[in-house]
Amino acid sequence: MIAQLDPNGAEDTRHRILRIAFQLFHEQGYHATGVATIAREANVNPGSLYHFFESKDALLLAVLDFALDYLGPAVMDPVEQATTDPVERVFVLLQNYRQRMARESCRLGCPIGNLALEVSDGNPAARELLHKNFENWTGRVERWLTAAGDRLPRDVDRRRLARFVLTVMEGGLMQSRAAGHLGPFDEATALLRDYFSRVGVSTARSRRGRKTRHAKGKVTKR
Amino acid sequence: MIAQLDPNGAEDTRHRILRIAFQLFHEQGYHATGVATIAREANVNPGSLYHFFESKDALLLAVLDFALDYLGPAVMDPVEQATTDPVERVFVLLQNYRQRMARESCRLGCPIGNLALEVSDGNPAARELLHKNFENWTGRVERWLTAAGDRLPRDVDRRRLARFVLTVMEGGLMQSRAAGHLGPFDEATALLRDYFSRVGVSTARSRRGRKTRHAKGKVTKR
DNA sequence: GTCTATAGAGTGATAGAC
DNA sequence: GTCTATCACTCTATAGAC
Repeated sequence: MIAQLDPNGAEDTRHRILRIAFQLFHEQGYHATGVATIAREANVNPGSLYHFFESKDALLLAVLDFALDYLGPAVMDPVEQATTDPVERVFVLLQNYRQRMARESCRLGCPIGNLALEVSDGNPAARELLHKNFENWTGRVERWLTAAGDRLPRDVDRRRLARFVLTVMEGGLMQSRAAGHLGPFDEATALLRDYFSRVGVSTARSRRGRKTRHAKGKVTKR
Repeated sequence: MIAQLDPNGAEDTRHRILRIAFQLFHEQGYHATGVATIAREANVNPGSLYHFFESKDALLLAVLDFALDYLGPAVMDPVEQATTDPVERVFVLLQNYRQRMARESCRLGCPIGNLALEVSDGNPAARELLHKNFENWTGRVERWLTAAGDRLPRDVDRRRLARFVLTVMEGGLMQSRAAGHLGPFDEATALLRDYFSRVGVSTARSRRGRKTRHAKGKVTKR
């Protein structure tokens, strides 16, 4: 990654454009965000923007590349600092997404997921980078699950389970945005936790000695 | 629903616009699709389009309303004709989505899901209709699960499980579009089936006497 | 209801001085 | 690298004859 701070700690212009573009694409989508708006919000002139990126399309690719580096410091590292329990990290991660959604009144959702549905079809290079972002995300979760060792049954495929976590999260975020409340997301994460339990993942909860009958508050009625 | 066919079986102009707009929004997204394109594809003049819909925004709402009626005949009814087994209907439904994705080389995805992520935030009326579309979908699946009677443990919340089916499907479609292949979608549906099995849903498979250890080819390694 | 024509704003992108 | 100015085009939406 190219340096983004000069010796005085000021942010690189190119980096500032990327950060703002990433944010605006997240808030408004790719097609709904004009180049002029990005330039204005980033305090640069349109001409300067086109000095760094030869087209809006090229900017999108750079943003998706930027997102690859953004994930760790902004999303995953805080989770690892919040808890050392590798299984619980999965659910702290989901709760952090929940907090963000709550803060935004169920708007925005996942920046990568949004772009995946908006620009994948007509843009192979973007599609590839979106895929890498997802793999980046699931790779990190997979490492947690692997670190959990024998707390997962040996025959559980860690990678598949990690991808399933992403599947459930994206599906839950989508429905919560349409619903306008966090109910669907909470339901989805509850059923995911139930699945973990039934698969035989020993969670912090179950290790605290609580009797797990898989059931309460998950797929089963209360 | 307003009549869409005249006595000669010709399609109503308004209905044709809605059908074409629904298709184009699905293929290209809302913002990427121009009103002029919709008019051209529907063989009407822009002026005529604005005779029926006072704005592009109003057209979107009408399309989302159109989708509510579209779901049954185009998506759900064929599933009910394909199998009478209420549990298997869930997985036939998922396989039908899979077939559509395969036919389109992992493009397009779910028309409602795409719009949910693109237009929910800035358009409360659209958000409400998108939510209704999801509820429409899950309501139908819930009816199947309810019809399955005691093949599901009594304490399983049918509605929650139906929403989870949608969650997994949307998450799987999203990742398959980014990946460019059906692997993620197939994985997601396999893990969903595994969850059904572990929850204690008796499927056509398990009723055929196959020994279910939940495991093979699902979350567990082969 | 349908047609042609076009307004007025906004779009992505470029030129060329500094 | 940054600035101003602007091009060529597309966008949504409208006017008004038929």
